[in-house]
Amino acid sequence: MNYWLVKTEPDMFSWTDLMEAKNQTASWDGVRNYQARNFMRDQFRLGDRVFFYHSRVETPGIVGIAEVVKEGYPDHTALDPKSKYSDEKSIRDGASRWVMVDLKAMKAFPNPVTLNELKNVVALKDMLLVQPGQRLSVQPVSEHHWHLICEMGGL
DNA sequence: GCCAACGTTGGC
DNA sequence: GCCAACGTTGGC
Repeated sequence: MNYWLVKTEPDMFSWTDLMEAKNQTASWDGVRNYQARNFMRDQFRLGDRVFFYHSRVETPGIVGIAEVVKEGYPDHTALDPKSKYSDEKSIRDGASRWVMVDLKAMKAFPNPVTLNELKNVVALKDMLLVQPGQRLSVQPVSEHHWHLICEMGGL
């Protein structure tokens, strides 16, 4: 089983949105970064666990855990001219070059783990998220870091 | 295939 | 809202 972290802007899509979705499941679309896409396309597997991270808020941090319930498939929003995720090159090709997955909410953290807390844990100093300038919206998380952060979050 | 210009991300 | 860091684009 693999562990991941995905960043979301709650204004666009929040943990609450995922919890309130049918079957607590939603597709993870609109990712427009090749490295992030490649992770989803090549390495996301059914049952993988995902940290759900809120960015661009007053207190950024991890708020819950989700599960991959559908592996990578074409992100059709790239082909929709009206979508804010539309992508000219995909439209020109007649095929989406982007990938989405479906996520299901598993557990909210009783104590959401803030970015600030993560930065202050020596054992997490190698975690991608806390590296300066790190902007990747889909990141692998080591098993060790995963368990440590779950404890911090009260799970 | 270099690299300057431009756009985006995301913490603060 | 600012702006540093980073990714992408496109002319050459």
